[in-house]
Amino acid sequence: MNRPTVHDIAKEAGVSLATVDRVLNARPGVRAKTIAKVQDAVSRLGYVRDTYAANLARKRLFRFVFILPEGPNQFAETLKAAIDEAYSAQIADRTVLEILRVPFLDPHAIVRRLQQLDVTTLDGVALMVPETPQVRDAVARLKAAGVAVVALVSDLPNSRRDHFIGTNSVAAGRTAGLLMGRFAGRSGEVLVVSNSMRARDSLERRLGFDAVIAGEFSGLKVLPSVESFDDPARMRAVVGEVLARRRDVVGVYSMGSGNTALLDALRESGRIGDLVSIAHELTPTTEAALREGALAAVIAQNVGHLARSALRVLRALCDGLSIYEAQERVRIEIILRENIG
Amino acid sequence: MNRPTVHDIAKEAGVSLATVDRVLNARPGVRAKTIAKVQDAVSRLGYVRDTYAANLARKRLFRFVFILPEGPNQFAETLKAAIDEAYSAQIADRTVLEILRVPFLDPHAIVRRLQQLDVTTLDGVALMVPETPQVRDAVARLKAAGVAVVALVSDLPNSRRDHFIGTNSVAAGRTAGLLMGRFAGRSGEVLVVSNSMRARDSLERRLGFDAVIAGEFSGLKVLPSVESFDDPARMRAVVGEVLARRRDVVGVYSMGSGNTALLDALRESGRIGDLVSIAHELTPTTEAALREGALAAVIAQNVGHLARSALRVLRALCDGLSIYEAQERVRIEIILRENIG
DNA sequence: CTTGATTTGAGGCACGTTCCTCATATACCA
DNA sequence: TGGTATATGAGGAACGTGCCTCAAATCAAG
Repeated sequence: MNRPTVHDIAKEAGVSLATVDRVLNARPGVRAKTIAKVQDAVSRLGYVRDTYAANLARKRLFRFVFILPEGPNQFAETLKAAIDEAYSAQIADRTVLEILRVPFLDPHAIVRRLQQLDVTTLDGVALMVPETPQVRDAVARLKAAGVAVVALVSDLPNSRRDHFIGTNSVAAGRTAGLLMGRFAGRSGEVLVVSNSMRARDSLERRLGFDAVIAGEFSGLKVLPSVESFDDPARMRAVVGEVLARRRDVVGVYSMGSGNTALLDALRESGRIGDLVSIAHELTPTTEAALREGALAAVIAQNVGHLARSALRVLRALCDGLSIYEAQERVRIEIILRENIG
Repeated sequence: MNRPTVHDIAKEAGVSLATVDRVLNARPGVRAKTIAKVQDAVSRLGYVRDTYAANLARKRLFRFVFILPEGPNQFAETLKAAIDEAYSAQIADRTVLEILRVPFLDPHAIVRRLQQLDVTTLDGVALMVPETPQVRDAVARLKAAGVAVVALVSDLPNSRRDHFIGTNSVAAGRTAGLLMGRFAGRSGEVLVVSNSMRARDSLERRLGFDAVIAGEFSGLKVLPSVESFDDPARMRAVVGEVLARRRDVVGVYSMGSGNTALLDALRESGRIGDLVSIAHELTPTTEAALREGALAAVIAQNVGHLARSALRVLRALCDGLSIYEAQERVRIEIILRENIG
């Protein structure tokens, strides 16, 4: 009736508890034939290890480190808050968590920080950093030391990370493109702004955005990306200039952060009512802009979900459990004024 | 360093383990002064009970029952599948789960089914049923017997349910209205179809939809709701007739289930390309329609999330834990062709 | 058959909690 | 002051698992 326990397995297999334990935990000193007997009993009874009891017995403590970009990045702040909240809500118990901030655009600083980690006491790392060869090496080193590694928000597809937690940027860009096309509803130009097209995410979003606009909204012409290089003043100046000069612009697509400066420029242009503006990530700035009508839509990933997923996936990796994909899939959310929160 | 245990509390408070236990579990036989001493130690050390160890010691088993509508309801099927999946993924361990189906529109049958439940062994119930006085009474009876009750998908606001797991229907309707207005982009009529306007959800969605259209899209005129009363043939016939007769219709809003028949009617009308069609809930039918372009958007609640939330909330209620609101809030999702899944 | 190595069993303690029992201490009341 | 009710302590068993030791059984090879 109830869940079978190791005792039931021992009885069913006709061996002792100690032997069952040796088999379940892959400890040496068991004949192949005996291993088979035990595994047989396990599958016959449908035994599943009680992970909580196991961790209790082992009085295991997990040490996780999250690496997030530092600097004036509202999304990172929002994500950090979500991680803190998920942590204190005991999404993963028996866990100590540390959040480190690194300069996003300095691969060497990132790697230096990763090397300072004490891998002997470390169980898992979640990384939100751009993929560079240095980072790939650092991930390989962590993996070699037996540390679980997940990429957060921005994937590290060519590294040895165990898992990626985030959305497909191409699909997110396509979604933005579809919304832009349908919301604009007329011909004209679309201004695309980003911090830096060097980031993989921006590239992929642009790819998806362009594909949909080109394929389905031939009346729209997407202008070359305007880059701000994380400089608010520059963002404001360049966008203001373009909007003043080009009267055919009907939409603005912001692929990265720096939305505060962008929105300032939009307001100054006096064309908010005419323009369809779409940005990524829900932050205090973008949320206020949605309510005010300055942004028509925000394409977002739920930061709370990202945080909880990262914690759960790291735990599952450490516990050797399988990952519940359906729960961990991060969806591309479309936020309009009416469905905030 | 590590989490404090009951032993630490006992030491800190200068009392015995037994007394700490009595205080923590609100058992009688402790002087007020001693209770205060213990609670003081608890807050000083920041003790939090290890729920798993507690349930382990208590060898507790939870019995939950889910009540879902029976009959040809694709959303209910999808939800049931999600519940089965969440259950087998051990979202809530030490739990036995039963899913019962009841005729959605027969309050007496629903109540009869609820009364058959053995409340002595039952720990929690999740209900997806329309609110009627009979249901309210049945909920009160369950609560009186100490059973945790959550309303699922459709709220029972005037009952004594502990929690509601689902979305705000008015906000969902407003979201649909905003999308309809922006996607249509021109003047005309909007056809609204539903199974039955008697259901609270349909009423509320309509309320939100109308408010947004009236307030912001004055070029659109919303027609009176067409009701199908769960009869696919009727749905197909009525919609077909309206679309043939009224050439000004630019959008169709489907508030409830029965989308298969609706989509058939749309296809037959030959006006799919012209019309902006919006429906609720992601099912095999609506998903296929999105891909095909027959539906412009689907307003959905994630069934996997609903299922997991219901299980987690019921467990939290039984364990006497606080509910992690941020995780349990069900979002109004907007699904377009590009962000399915 | 002996020797030595390998495999297995039996048992115990630990983890953090619950929930007993039994004995003792303290407070209250007459 | 004694008697009684109430409060508290000490300790133990249990939950499912991990991990250890020690001894016994089994096996392979000479």
